[in-house]
Amino acid sequence: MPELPEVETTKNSLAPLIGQKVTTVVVHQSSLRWPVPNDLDQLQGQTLLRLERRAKYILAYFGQAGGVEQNIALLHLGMSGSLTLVEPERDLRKHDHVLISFEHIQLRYHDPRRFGSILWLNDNTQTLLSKLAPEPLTDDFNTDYLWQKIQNKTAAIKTVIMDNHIVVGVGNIYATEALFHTHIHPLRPAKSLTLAEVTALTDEIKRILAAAIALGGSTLKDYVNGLGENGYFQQTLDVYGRAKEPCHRCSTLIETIRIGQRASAFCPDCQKFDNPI
DNA sequence: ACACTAACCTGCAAGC
DNA sequence: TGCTTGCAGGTTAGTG
Repeated sequence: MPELPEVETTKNSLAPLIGQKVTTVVVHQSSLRWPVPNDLDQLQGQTLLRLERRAKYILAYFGQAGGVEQNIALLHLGMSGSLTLVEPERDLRKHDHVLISFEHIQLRYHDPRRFGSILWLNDNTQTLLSKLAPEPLTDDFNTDYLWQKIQNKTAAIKTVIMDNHIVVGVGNIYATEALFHTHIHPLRPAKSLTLAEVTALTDEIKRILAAAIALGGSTLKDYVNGLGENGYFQQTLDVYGRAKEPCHRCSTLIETIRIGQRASAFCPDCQKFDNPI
């Protein structure tokens, strides 16, 4: 599912909705990761004022045009979710769970696995945001910060950079790729990294996320942006999804192990555990 | 505080 | 051809 670049791309593609008024809200399936609020139809008559992204959440601010914000919707795409803009007459697909109609276009939340969520941002849900670590593309995420954070961590570095309490937005694809590009074995205890490696890894996480955003994210299976378009970054992936294929750098066959229930591809030659470069 | 697991759910591909 | 198994862009809650 979407990692930070895909969520950012989705958010950006929904910009045409800003300034438009909601006409109707229809919920076909309210059983997502958490129940969809039964008063989501409060949005009817409200205007979408602005969109933001925090980690993998999209925040949609609604209210009266030119007036005060009334409701903030917190959207998460989980593993298989997507948000698309379609003509209201378009045939429904299976798993089109929530339809938010605007005057000339409809926003559809589609999510086969239903790991995503639609919530109001309120006192009950704000802890989902308040617990989040810094954004990787801001200066708050830097070498000194990551160095401090990992000093007592024996867990695998891959697990650590995917931990929302350390840094947000880095999922399985980009964690896997960033470790390959920095020659770091994914199972290395986080605290075993040198300062030089932490510097390289911090820089690489920023570089790869920015590069993926520039290409509209990665479409592996069903990810599309709000306009139904694919991303292209998957064409540049070096190790993710390439088990048993030759390493692009040294031709050694890529291996896959499981770390924290997630497949972790790496090159056993470029990413040595015992003799880090 | 940290490390690790199970769980949420559907679809698809591989293996028998 | 079918049935079973395992795996998939995430995250939280619960265990020790």
